[in-house]
Amino acid sequence: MTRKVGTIRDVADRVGLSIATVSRVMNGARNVAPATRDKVLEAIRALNYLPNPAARALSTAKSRTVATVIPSIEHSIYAKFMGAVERTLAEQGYSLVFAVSNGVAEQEHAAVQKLLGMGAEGFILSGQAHGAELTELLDLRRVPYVFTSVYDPDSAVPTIGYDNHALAAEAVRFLRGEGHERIAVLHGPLDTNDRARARLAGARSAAPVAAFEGALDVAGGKQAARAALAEANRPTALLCFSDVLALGACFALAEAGLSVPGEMSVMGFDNLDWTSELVPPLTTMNLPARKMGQEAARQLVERLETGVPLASARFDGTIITRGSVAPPR
Amino acid sequence: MTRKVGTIRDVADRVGLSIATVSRVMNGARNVAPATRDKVLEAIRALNYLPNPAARALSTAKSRTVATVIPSIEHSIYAKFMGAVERTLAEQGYSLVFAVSNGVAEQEHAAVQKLLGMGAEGFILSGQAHGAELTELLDLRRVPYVFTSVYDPDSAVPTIGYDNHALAAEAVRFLRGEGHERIAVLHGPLDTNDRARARLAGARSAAPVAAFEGALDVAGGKQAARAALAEANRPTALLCFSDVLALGACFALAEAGLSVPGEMSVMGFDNLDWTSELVPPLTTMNLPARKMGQEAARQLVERLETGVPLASARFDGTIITRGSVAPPR
DNA sequence: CTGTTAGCGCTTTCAA
DNA sequence: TTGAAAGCGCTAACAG
Repeated sequence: MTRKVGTIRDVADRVGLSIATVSRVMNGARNVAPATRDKVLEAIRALNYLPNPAARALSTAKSRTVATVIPSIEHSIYAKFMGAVERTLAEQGYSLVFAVSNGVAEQEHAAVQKLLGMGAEGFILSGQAHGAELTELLDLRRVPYVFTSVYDPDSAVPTIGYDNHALAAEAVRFLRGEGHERIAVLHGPLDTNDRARARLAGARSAAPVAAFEGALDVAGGKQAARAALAEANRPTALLCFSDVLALGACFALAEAGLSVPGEMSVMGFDNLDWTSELVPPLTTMNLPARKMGQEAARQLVERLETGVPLASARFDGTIITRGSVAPPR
Repeated sequence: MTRKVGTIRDVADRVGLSIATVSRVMNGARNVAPATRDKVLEAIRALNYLPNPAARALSTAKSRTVATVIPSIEHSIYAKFMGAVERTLAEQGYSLVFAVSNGVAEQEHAAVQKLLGMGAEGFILSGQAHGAELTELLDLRRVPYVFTSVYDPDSAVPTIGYDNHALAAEAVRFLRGEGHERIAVLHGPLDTNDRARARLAGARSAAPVAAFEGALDVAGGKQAARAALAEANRPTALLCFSDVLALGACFALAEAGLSVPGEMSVMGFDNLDWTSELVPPLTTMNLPARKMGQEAARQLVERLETGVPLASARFDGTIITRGSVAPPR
């Protein structure tokens, strides 16, 4: 055992009051004489006292901690999202714990279990495809949770995100409106990502498109683009379901000596910061990831503090027209 | 109060044993009859029992939670690092809480305070420039912490990272070895980042270089590169202290119609995943961010579990020679 | 306005 | 091998 750190008792003793009074000033109760409050505050500062979080959590049954489980933290879109979640929680005095699932259900389940056993009071999950075990676990413990990156009014669980199906269809219609008849879709792994599946289905609902899968990174985009270029009836536009894939596609085109948008149009998804700096600047579907993160965090905190039920929220995507899409020659 | 969730008492009652026995099996003590253990385990499963983390933490004075405070989560290099930290902690049954400081001392201090009050048992901080208040706070509470991204054998606090000064000097020497006389350094904000300062000083220790500052993102790199190109005596090589800046520089060069490496060499730092996909592939200084994160997490856990003191560790950078650097014309 | 006291759920001696 | 009981540090009635 290392030497004990100051407790509420030490503060109380120092000012000759009871621990109840100290507790009151710690929690900002108003029924404390101003003079008393000041004395206590002063002692707290002097002793550098910080309440024991475990004791407090045990007593109040609250930890002021929210958990997020994401497929990957190395993909910018999640980092952006997480940043917003953290900021919003911090503003409200909450902390964020997180774990990554790699899109694998078992890993996600294990992560939730661990985070639950760590004291997380609410969960922010990615996508809406989760095993029944997972939701049962959360329901059983009465821990509120939301699904994000997805908006589905019919979901029993609140969803905060986009209508991926509709957005993808919109992107395809946009490209067709620009005159593209042959569109190739570049997407990430379908088996681990329901958003990718929804987008592909949405794209296909708008027009027949060829689809090429690649890992969700620049190398994956490059490889998928190469496959698309090798097709007999080469497409005139590449619709990438992630800006990262689009960057890879641009590199593949550069290697193939094809100009953008002259010989090939490229469109991305996400509107990551650097897309406006690309040469030519990337036309992409803006997805308000930060707003989404903020809303998820805000709602969860509100639910935790006041008990108001969580509600699904839809965020609109917007096509940002820049230079990488032009009518085909 | 919401209906109580199962406690150890419920499990004990169900099997007609004492809570002490249940506690023993929960903690894998060996002095429990196998038959008893099985009965308890079965009851635990049936009741879906999960121990209350706050109670456990209060009783053991351990939370199995480590905190990381980073300048930004949207910069890939930190995301990469955080991913490794999370993975390593998860393997050991620890959780990761984090907060972002934006490189601002006050924000960092507030974050540490919050995370401390949340129960974090150890801290991983970025860089080595931190206010005395910060370290005093941590020392006072006897919470172990390390500084990362930096290796300084003279530091009183354990540092786990690179010798930024030496690495930058090495990069400059490499460029000079390729024949470059006029080198421009592109770096991120110096005022909020001691690593950037160390690198710039290191570069200058090897040769006189012009320096251009930009925000630590693609747009910043582009803008800094433009400034470098506008110089009267245009440099022949751009040494970027981040791959992200290098990407921006490449975009600026593309806009200016300058070929890489024909008319301008570009070198990055970090060796982010996509750098090998760039056209031409980027020559860059590989920094083992994942290994560093792993080591920081590993050491902290070991320190927490066994009390062995933390030790500084140096990670070497390696120049990855690819196509973006060539002798000047 | 302040103090007393009974828990919160779990771990950990100490006995049996 | 098991149980009883004393805390861990704090909050929240309840008294005064």
